[in-house]
Amino acid sequence: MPTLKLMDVKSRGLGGLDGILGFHLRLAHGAVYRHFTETFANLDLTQKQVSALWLAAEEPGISQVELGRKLSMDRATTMTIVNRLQDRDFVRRERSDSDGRKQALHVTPTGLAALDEAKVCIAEHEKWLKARFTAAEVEKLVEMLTRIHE
Amino acid sequence: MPTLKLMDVKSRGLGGLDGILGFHLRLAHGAVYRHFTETFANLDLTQKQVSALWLAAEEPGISQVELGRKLSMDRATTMTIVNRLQDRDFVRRERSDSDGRKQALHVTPTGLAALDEAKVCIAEHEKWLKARFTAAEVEKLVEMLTRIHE
DNA sequence: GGGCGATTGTATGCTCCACTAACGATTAGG
DNA sequence: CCTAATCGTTAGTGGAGCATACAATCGCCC
Repeated sequence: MPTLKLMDVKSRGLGGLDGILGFHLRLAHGAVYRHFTETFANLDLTQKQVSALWLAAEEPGISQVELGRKLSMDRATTMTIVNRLQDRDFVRRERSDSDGRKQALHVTPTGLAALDEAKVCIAEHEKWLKARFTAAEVEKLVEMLTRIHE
Repeated sequence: MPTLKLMDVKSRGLGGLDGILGFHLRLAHGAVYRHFTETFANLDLTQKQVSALWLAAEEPGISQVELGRKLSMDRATTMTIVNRLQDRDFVRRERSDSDGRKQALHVTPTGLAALDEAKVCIAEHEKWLKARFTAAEVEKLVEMLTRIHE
């Protein structure tokens, strides 16, 4: 038996870590995150910002807490996201008339234009991501991921 | 047709975002990340640190670049991870004798003990995560996630 | 209707992670 | 032997998550 140390691990060589589901989830997330960042480099938008902008556009007048809840962010984190979007004139805050505690978020025309651009990039990004799966697999994957995060 | 605006979106209310695979991946990652952090609060270890420690233990003498490659981290990020592990006396750096540029990483007995503790927590964490899937589903999920990150 | 607890927004500060750019040391190859 | 590539290291930037604290507002209960 000659030395076959290099055969002990598979090509990537992750050893026992290879059986950890959470580990693969983190690596996959990282890979997608990297590709996303590349795709959105010229738009200068992050995943969070796009998600928040998208949601705010779909639900005009949504409060920050509600936005944060849907994206699983706490209030402080939501603040920084909304702040950045507001600094770039993508959304504006407006005191809710029905509840004085809430800020009603509204997407500006500038923000809508940015969102339209972003959606094109998202489509491209999703195409890259989904290219490795069949439609049925994508559906199954989304369903399983949903079981994790919902 | 009365107003059924509230029926337009599903319970979570994600609207068009619901069809985006990358979005679900990010949410799922976030949920797992949160649970991981809870589970490891007393050990004061992060996912990255555990992964790095685990890998270093399985491949004694591994170089930092190699470690970073397997965990998809660049050199700078790997540095900060290894620094933290070294500060806590979990690993030690040793100049490689075969290649003067490389640092050979070795896990200390202290680090091994911490890793053993961590593996118990990992098992618990994985159990929580996998509870929502059948064994076949877990296998399929890992396989699909691998297609994304490899 | 008055007070109290809950909710919301906000500000501050900490930690972690990822990336870039630079520099020095070392190695490998033409 | 000299040049290009690799590796470790440092410093700086930015996004994101979280805890805490505080003020304003709302809802509810007595």
